[in-house]
Amino acid sequence: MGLEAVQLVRTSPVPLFFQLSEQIRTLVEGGQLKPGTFLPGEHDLAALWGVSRPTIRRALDELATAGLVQRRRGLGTMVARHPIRRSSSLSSLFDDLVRLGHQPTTQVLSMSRIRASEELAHEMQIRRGADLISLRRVRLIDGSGLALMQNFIPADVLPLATRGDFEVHGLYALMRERGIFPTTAMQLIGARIAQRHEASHLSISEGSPVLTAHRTTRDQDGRIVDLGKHVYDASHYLFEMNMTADKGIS
Amino acid sequence: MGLEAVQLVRTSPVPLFFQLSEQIRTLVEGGQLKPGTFLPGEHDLAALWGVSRPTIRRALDELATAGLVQRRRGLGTMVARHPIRRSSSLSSLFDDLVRLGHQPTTQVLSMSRIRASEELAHEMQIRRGADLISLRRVRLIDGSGLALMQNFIPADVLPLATRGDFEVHGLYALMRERGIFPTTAMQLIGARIAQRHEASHLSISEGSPVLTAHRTTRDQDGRIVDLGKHVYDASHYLFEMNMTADKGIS
DNA sequence: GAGTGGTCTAGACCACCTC
DNA sequence: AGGTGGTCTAGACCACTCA
Repeated sequence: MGLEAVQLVRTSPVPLFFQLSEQIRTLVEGGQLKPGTFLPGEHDLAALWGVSRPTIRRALDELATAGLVQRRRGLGTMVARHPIRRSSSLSSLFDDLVRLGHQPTTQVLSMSRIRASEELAHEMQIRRGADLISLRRVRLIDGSGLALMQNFIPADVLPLATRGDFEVHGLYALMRERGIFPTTAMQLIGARIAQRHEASHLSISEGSPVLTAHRTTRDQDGRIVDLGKHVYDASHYLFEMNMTADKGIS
Repeated sequence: MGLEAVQLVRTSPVPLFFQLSEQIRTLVEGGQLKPGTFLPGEHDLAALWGVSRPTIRRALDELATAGLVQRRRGLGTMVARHPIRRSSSLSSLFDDLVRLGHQPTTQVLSMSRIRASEELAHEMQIRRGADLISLRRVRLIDGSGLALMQNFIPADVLPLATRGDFEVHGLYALMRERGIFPTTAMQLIGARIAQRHEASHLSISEGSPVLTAHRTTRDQDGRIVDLGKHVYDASHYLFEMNMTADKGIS
C-alpha cells in the first residue's frame, strides 16, 4: 500500500494531521494508492502510525472534503475512484497553455495613483477620495493578448510598488511580501461583446464575445485589498468551478 | 449577544456540533451577532452550553471555513466584518430575480431515451451505448427565456421519470427522492455568440453573447449522474464564485 | 457479530496576543 | 501573566454495513 512509508516528525512545528494528510495525498496523486482501494480502518492506522484516532480522522477529513477519498460508515475509507482534478476554485485555459509550455507574460499598460471616486469608494467600502493605485495590465501568451486587467488597490497596501514590480510579480505575491494575505475573494463572471479598445488589446475582432470578471479580494481582516475588473478573450478562456455539498447540490 | 438563546436537543439524531453551527449561523445572518464583535472564548462557550470544547470547535470550524467567522490565536473568534454572501459556490441574477418576486418556470422542450454516443460515453465515463435520458429544457422568467439547458442522465438514475416530473421538480430534487445525492460538481464557464436556435429560445438577437456552462455532477460514489450543457442569456445572468484560501489566493 | 466510520468527552500542552 | 485558539490524547458509545 505504501502507507508504511509515511513518516512523522514529532519535533516538527508542522501539525501531525497535516503531515499525515499531505503524505497520503502524495500517495494518492502519485498512484501508490490506487483508486477504489480501501485504506485500513482508523483504529489500525492509529496503531500503525502511533497517533490517536482523532488525529487520523482530521487528516482523512481534509482528504475527504478535497474529494481524494470517500468514507462510508460501516464500509471504510476508499481512495476516490474519480479524484477531483483541482482541490479548489479556479482554473483556466491560461493554465493549460502554461502547462503546455507556452510562456505567459504580463505587460503594464498604465499605473497611477488616483483618488477614489464616489462609485469606487462604494464598491471598495472605503471613504471617497482615498488613495488608490490604478493598474491596467494585459496578459499575453506567445505575444497575443489573452486578458485585459484593471485593478484598484488601496495605496497603503502596496505603498512602494513600482511599475516594474507588476511586470515581474503577481499582484497577490507582492501583497504577501508585505505581510498582507488575501484570503477570500468573490467573483462575478459574465459575458458581453468586446468594446473597441478591448478588442485591439486582445487581438480579436469587434463583436467577439469576452468573459468578464468582477473580483473583490479581502485580506484576513475582511478589508478589501483589490478590486479587479477583467476581460478575457472568450475563445481562449474558461473558468472552472468546483462545488461540493454533503447534503446535495441545488 | 443572543448566544444564550441557543438550544441543544441531546436526544436528537442531529449532531450537537451541527445544531450549534446552524444556530450560530442564523444569529450571524440575522444580525443578532454583529459583524466585528467577538464571541466568548471556547472554554466559556463550552461551559455555557454544556458541551466539550472539541464540539464547540467543530461548530466554529465550519463557520470559519464558510467565512462567517474569523479566528485568531491569542485574540478570539470574531464575527466576520464582511460575511460572504452565500456559503458556497454559485448564484445568479436568476436568483436575484426570484428574490424580487418574479416567477421562474421551467418548460421541457424534449425528453427522450437515447444510447450514449462515443463522445458522450467518454465525457460521462460510461460504456458506449449505455441508456441515457436526454433532456432539453428552457428556464423562463416572466415568460422570457433566460437559460437553455441540455442534460444527460444515466437512465437507471431516474428510471421512472416523466416529462411532467421535470416541469415541476428540479433535476437534483428528483434524484434525492430516489436516494441519489449529488455531492460534487465541476463546471466550466465560457462565453460565445448565440446560435440561431438558442437566440430564438432566449428571445435575444443573433450575435448576442451567451454564457455557457458545461457541468458534470457526481454522487457520493463518484459516479457521474448528470452532464449538463447550458446556455444563458449573458445580459441577464452572472455566475458568482467565492474563493477562500488560508494561505492566500493566487 | 465484528468491523467500520461518526460523534462526543475531559482532559493536556503549546504558540500567540494583549496588557 | 493571563487569556486565546491550535493541536493532541485516550478513551467511550453509537449507527451502519456485511457476512
